[in-house]
Amino acid sequence: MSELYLFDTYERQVRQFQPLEAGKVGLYCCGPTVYNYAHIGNLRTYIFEDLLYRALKMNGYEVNFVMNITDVGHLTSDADSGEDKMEVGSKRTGMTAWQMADFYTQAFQKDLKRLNINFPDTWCRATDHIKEQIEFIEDLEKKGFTYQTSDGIYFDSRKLSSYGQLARLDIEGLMAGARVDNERQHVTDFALWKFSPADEQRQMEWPSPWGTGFPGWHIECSAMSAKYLGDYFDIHCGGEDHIPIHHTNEIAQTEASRGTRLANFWMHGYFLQLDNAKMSKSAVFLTLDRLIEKGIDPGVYRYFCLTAHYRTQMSFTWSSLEANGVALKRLYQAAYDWGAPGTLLDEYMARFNACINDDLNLPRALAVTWDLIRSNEEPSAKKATILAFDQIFGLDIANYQPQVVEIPADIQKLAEARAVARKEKNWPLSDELRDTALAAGYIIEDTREGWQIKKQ
RNA sequence: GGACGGAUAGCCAAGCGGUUAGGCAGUGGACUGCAACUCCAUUUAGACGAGUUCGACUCUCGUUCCGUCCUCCA
Repeated sequence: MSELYLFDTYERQVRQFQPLEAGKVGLYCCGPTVYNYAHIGNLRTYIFEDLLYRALKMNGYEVNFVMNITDVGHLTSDADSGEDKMEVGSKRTGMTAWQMADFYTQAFQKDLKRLNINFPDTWCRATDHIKEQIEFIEDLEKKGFTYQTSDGIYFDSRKLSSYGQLARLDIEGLMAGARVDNERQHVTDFALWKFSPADEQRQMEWPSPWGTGFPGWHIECSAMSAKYLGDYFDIHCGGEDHIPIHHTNEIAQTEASRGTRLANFWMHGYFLQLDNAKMSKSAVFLTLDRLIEKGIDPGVYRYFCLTAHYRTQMSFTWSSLEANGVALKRLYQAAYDWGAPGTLLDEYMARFNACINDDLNLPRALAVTWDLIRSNEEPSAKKATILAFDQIFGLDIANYQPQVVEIPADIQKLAEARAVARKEKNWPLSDELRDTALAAGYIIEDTREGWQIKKQ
């Protein structure tokens, strides 16, 4: 087995992965803010994280996988102004913020299941960890990294010389165009705790040493990852949009409080683009449900994501999705036709592992797979090998069954009549019968053994 | 306006300083009464302009465009 190499955003290079503790990996992935359905762009990131999880397992690591659910405190603007997304979503849906969080958490988990994405070992909700977050802020306060304004407790980013290293932020550049809005002292300062408005009862608020309110968005990840994985763990993942703000601030908090940069590796999934724009800003908000309504199997979307490297922005088009649906169907059918699995093909396994361990190069791994499909190896060996590949792909190749269609009696009769016509070499009648069946939605095909009927 | 990334054939999308990525579509062929399915083969690249090099899709610089984040204006 080749060594595992992964791209680390912090170092901006591919590095050999070495666990902090032999044989074990602590993995933290930023989960959803549950105020709406996940769109397929969000889901691409979770597929990437699942591939990483599977690759770590393939390399023999015991993985402790933690994912948070942000159910409070994520403002509509990342500049720590604007309304809480949860409160906004609550007004939109008519549910309470608590009901809505539960509703969208379940919708999210259903999407993960349908995409064959492994669940984390630990789910952690921000609202279940208010105490930990308050303690974290208290520690930052004690160490002199906070200041208070009329609307909350803020992190003083100037106290940290390394601030912004992850994103290679140019602080001077940011300052040049900085908006002096509230009492925030510096562009890169951010809220740790926000006070409830004096004239308003929020649905989600808690007492704290500084007054009633709710935690800032970034503190939950520092506090909860520390609780479940420790102050310095192996890998932290999220979407590329988290690099400049969210992850930068998580690192700042943890460096200030614990003196570590939180994670050894920082990995980011890149956006799915729709019409050359980030999906969430597009007029079209595509969910997995929408794909299913259009007759597209969730597995097709998963396969579609495998065709691009996780670190490149990928263009979504219906035609490319459908093209990959055709490819996946051929892959499934080929594997199905190979029958029972036999012995692994070492050469293909080695090539496959090399692709996966080269920073999760799934497109290359698929190329190896198509080599395997077109090769002249023993079917049983090919089957065993592709099933091993599927430990990473997660396409559930083992359970694929060709679609069994109920053939109506009249269609059966058409096919039988056509067989007779063909025997008599009555081609016009034969073609007419086939066309009639086609008009009813059934395709009659000739095989060596006779005819077979497929649904259109 | 700033920082950070990107630009590959009809579409999606990889690796690589010289030697086939892959998939889908298309084209040619085998099979078929004709098709379909399947199989075999195969055309079309590297945003633009310079530079480095024996050789650049790959490295450097500039330009244009796209994305993310920040900001400004409206």
